[in-house]
Amino acid sequence: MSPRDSLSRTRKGERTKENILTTALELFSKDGYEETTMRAIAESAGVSVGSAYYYFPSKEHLVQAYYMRLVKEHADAARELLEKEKTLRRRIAGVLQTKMDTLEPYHRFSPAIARQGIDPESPLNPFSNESYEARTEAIALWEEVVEGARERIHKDLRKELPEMLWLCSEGIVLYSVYDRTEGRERTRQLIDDSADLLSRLIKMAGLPLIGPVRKLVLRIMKNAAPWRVGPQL
Amino acid sequence: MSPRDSLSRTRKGERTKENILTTALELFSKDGYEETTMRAIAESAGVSVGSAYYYFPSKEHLVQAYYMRLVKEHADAARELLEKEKTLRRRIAGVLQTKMDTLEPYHRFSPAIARQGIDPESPLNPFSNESYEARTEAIALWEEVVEGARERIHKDLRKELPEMLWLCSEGIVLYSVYDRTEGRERTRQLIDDSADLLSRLIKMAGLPLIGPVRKLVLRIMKNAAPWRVGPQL
DNA sequence: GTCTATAGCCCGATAGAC
DNA sequence: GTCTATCGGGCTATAGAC
Repeated sequence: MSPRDSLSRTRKGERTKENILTTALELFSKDGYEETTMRAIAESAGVSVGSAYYYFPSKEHLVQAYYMRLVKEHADAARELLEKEKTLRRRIAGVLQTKMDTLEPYHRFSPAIARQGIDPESPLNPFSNESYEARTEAIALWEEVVEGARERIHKDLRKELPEMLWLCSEGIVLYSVYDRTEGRERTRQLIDDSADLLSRLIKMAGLPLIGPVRKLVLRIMKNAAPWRVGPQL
Repeated sequence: MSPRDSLSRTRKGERTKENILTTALELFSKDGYEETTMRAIAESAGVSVGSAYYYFPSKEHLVQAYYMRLVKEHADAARELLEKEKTLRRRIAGVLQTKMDTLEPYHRFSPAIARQGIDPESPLNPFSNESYEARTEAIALWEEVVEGARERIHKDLRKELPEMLWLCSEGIVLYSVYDRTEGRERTRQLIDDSADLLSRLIKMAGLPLIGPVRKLVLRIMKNAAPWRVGPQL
């Protein structure tokens, strides 16, 4: 078999895989996750059930593939925004708002994603070993948020801040799952208020009276962060 | 049919139901939730599959019944503790530690509970309409925590504080699902540190410079609390 | 009217032929 | 790499026992 043949085989496989994923996402957002059967996905995509399972070992893997796609999409959108905004408050709010933009088209089945993400054994869990790469990239993004901000930040805090902001962002994403308002309006309000609050707190962290509280917060972060404590958690 | 007959019938039904639930919980914690089949539960309990489904409309309902049992158990244990402790810090920590005690025996399948609890449609979701009663009772418990504490608390904050503490407690319970340390040691550490931090912040909320931040926090709480905003969220 | 048993549907997942 | 056939398990319909 010539290299060219094997290449076009691979290409064909990728197209088939892409086709199955796209079809699945359409059906998920049209009918919901539970309601969409693997048989329906396969039929709609014009392949057999066996083929669908050849590319995606389980129905959950379809959701995972979609999620990984989103992480990259969001990083691009967020970095574009960070070029323009320089205040901490606007940078925090902006990154979170672009996250909402990215998630919006598939809000219909976000509960299915959340259900998987909450399971400690699932690769979709934001704290899992399998998510290491996605998590690192996401935290790096928050590092840029902090680095590029014009505000002065207390140096002890500066080191931990990206992970703390990432954790907050995970919380807000979780909140948005429950948000049934048009265009995630309520979550967007929460984002603006939270960015206001967070930027104030970060600036306050340098004040002399705040020392003990700051130390305590950093201590909690250090002891409790599950994604750093290794296999036992 | 005499009333006595119908009473003993009902009794028998209750015993059967209890028997099925107990058997299910044993199997869940021995083999895990996913691994335990309804057929196995029915066989172990000495009833038919149909009978099991007569008492529990779905496998998830078994988990729900167990959860409701825990809520009551915890309220009793917590109130006993509140008799003894009078400082805010110890009251917060104590209520959370008793919560851990209550959850401990079934930690093995807590991920299965979390998966259901995270789903906006599930009655187990802490913010759902079906959870209204359990939620109200849980918030009432936190109200006792605040009321019975010897510390002075700023009056604007005092009104919102029980719900805020309840929300924090939900977060800590979620954290404990991921905690694989012996006896939830890491979560218990987090609880002690969090109680320290929270009691400090609550006391600080009265300081003059903190005014704008306090107002902002209360605003966020008011706008974002999903369990109060009615059917649209 | 309260409870139990059986047979079988549906769908996620797998085995194995080609 | 794709297919068909089949399995396992959650769940249901329904017929009856008491």
